[in-house]
Formats: sequence, structure tokens, C-alpha cells
Amino acid sequence: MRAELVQEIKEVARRQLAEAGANLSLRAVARELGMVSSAIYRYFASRDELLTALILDAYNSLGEAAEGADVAVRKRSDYFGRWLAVAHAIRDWAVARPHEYALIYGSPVPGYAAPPDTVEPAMRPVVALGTIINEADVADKRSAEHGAPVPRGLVAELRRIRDVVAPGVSEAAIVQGLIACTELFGAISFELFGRYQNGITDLAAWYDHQARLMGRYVGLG
Amino acid sequence: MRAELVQEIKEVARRQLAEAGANLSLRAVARELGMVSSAIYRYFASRDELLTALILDAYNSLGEAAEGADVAVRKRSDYFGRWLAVAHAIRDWAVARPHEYALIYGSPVPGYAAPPDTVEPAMRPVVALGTIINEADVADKRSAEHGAPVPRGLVAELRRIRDVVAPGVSEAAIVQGLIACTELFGAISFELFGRYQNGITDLAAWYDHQARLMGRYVGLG
DNA sequence: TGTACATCAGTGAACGCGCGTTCACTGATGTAC
DNA sequence: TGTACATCAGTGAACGCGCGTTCACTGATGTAC
Repeated sequence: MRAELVQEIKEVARRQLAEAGANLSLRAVARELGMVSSAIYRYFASRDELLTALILDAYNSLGEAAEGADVAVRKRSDYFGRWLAVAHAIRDWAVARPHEYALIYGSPVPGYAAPPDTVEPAMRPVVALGTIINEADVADKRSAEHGAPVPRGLVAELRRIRDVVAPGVSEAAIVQGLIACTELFGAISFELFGRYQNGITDLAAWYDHQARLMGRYVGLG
Repeated sequence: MRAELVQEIKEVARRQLAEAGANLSLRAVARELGMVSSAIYRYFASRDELLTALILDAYNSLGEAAEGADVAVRKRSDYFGRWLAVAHAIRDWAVARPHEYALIYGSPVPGYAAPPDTVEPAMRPVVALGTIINEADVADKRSAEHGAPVPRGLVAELRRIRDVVAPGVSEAAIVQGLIACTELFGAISFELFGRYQNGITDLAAWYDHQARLMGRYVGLG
């Protein structure tokens, strides 16, 4: 009953985000639901709270897509295949929901500050990729050709990230992993934010090529 | 007289973009200039036209920063040094003007379509980096270790980009260059859009490390 | 040198719009006795 | 079984706000004769 309507509001809000662009309007959501705008306040205390719920959902939905794609690969020792599966799952998710992607990876919504409980869900896709590197590393199936020494000042911070994302991996490896993630998300942002206009048209193939090269870069495949 | 006021309006608009976030308001700009809102229409036909002018300026300003940084490197054969100089110039520009960066590399402004004459200025930073790869390649000072074969379907498009950015370079090399650009812009976006929250704090050092690794990745240094 | 005129930057009021949020309310539902 | 009451989802009007854009205007400046 109640929970259902909360879901329905979020769904309509998501669709509106997709149609109207980044400007989420409570009144428009209420209108589409055949409600009066003030009725929304039975379910969300404010526009920001609804926005936060959408952001949290988006992070978790993307995280699940990434984790699910990894789990679905039968041959667990096919680390390169798992890497590709997760990388593609991330893009597929983003391409299917460009405005939700923009919500979490685009320019910050003006006047909105993400609450701290978004930090952990936000890590899930990166952790999904990091896990693969970690498992390959532990199984000694990773070639570490690019292991450049890490500057002193960054070691401590990288170790902290390492412990969350891929414990049991060197600092140089975590750097490679972060660079690969940055590249992949950068590629998706370029695609969705229209930076490839008049450039590449077969964006799926181009992303696939990048995912393969990044898989190699992190020492898989 | 007239041109001066056009500049002044753009400057105020830029500052407001930085303060209020992505929502540019003609009325607010006019207010700050001590004008009545309709007076702006003497100088810009609409809000979109002002936005377009700001976007064009941003592209060109970033392009000049990138090109200028390259030119400023005395030893022209120090390709790795030039790469680092340009990479840092791009980040420095972005960090100094996060909202202008968001304007051109963030999520698209809802309801706004960039006119086609933004395409060429938008290429300038990428061309600046591509030029370095190209010159190193021509001078035979580039190691091409990662030259993975390019999928058939992408060859034609990559050649078209190559001809603009770095003629005289292989398809594999252009791929490496594009990947490096994607990574660097991805890193800047992560930094400016708050994706490193609770992660890395010494963002300058982290970017420097990435720029170095990407310089190596494209076969310089 | 002095008048008549055109230009045009800037004014001020108004248009119609949408927004988030509040508040007292209605009226159906379900529970308690 | 029937009445009294509490709950609470949803209403509707209103608040005060900001927005882009239009339009007829004022009034200073500069030019032409």
C-alpha cells in the first residue's frame, strides 16, 4: 500500500528525469500521478529527499547490474571475460537510463548535497571491477607489466582504497584499476553527454574495444 | 562600448554560473549589472544565445590554455614533458573554473542544444594532446607497445578522427590517444563532480600520476 | 552656430508561467467498545 | 450488530517566489543640414 506508492512516485520521477532533463519537479510528478502536489509530502518530506532516494536507487541498481554480470559468468577463472561482462553491464545500464546515470555521474545538482550514506552504494561498481583484479591477482593470473612506482604522497590513500576495493593487491595494481575505471566511466560520460558528436558513431563497438584494452591494461586477458 | 558590455555580461554570467550552479538566470545577471532584465536583450537575443556564447568561450579558453602550455615548453623534442604540461594545463583550467568545465563536460543542460559551430573549438584540447603524439611519432620517438589491432568496424571512423587530430599516426595509436584523453577528462570529472569524496585527497598528485601513466601509455616518456 | 532628427541603450510594467511548501480541511477506512 | 472515534491519504487554496520574454516608452547622444 504505502511502500507501493513510494515506489510508484519514484518510478514516475525517474521517467520524468528521463524526459524533462535534470530538473525534477514535484508538481509535475504529482500531476502525472493524478495527485495534487501537496500529496507527495505524505511520502517524501521534500524534493531533496525524493532526489536522494532516486540517487540511492540508481547507485544500487547500477551496483547490482555490475555484480550480477560478474556472477553470471560461469567460468570463474575467466577473469578477462568477467571484466568485460561487468564493463559492459555498466555501460548497458547507463545507456538504458542516461538521466539516472547523469544524476550520479554528471555535474552535481545545484543546491543539493548528497548525504553520506550514498558513499558505500556508490562504490559498488568499482568494487565489482576491483574484485576481479583482486581474484586474478590472488590466483596469480595477472600480468603486472605497467606496475609503475607510486609517489610517496599517494601510498597511504591508495592503501585505504585498496583495502576496500581489492585487498591483497599492490598499490601499483590499484592505480591501474582506478585508471581503468576512470577511463570506462569517462567513456560512458563522453558518450551520454554528447562529446562524441561528429566523431564515433558505433559507440558500442568503440566501448567494447576500450573495455578490452583496459582489461589488458590491468593485467587480465 | 558595445563589445565591452557584451564581455561584461558574459563575465557576470560566468561568475553566477560559478556561484549559483548550473542554472543561469538572465534576470540575476541583469540585476548584478544594475540593469533591468530586458536590457540584456540588447546584447543577446535569448538566454540560449548567452549560454552558447559562454560555451564557445569556455571551449576556446580551454583550448588556448592547452595550446599555450605546449608552446611554452622550450625543448620541443621533450614530448613527455609537453604531454604533462598540456595535461596539467587542462586540469588547472578546469579546477579554476569548475562550473565552466561542467558547462562543457558535464551533463547536458536540459532543453539546450549546442549549435554545430561548437564542434571545432571543442576539439582543441584533444588536438593539442594529439599533436604531441603525432610529432613524437613522426620523429620516431614513440614506443608503440600497446598497439592492439583495431576492430574492422571502427577503422574508418578512427581514420577520420586521426586525420583531424594526428595525421600520420596508426589507428592503434589514435586509439591510445583517445583512451588517454578519456582517462584524463574522466579523472577531472571525477574530481570536480565529487566522485572522489572519502577517497583521494591529494588530487593534484593523483592527477599528476595519472597524466604520467597516460603519457607512458601513449608511448611517450 | 543652431536647430531638427534619427539612433538606440536602457526603462518599467506586464504577460503567463512553473515552482516548493504550508495549512486547514474532507472523507473514507478501520478499530474499539 | 451497531455506534463512536481515531487515523491518515489525499484535497484545494494560498504563500511568495523567480523565471524568460514582449512592448511601448524615455532620454541622452550624435549626426545632418
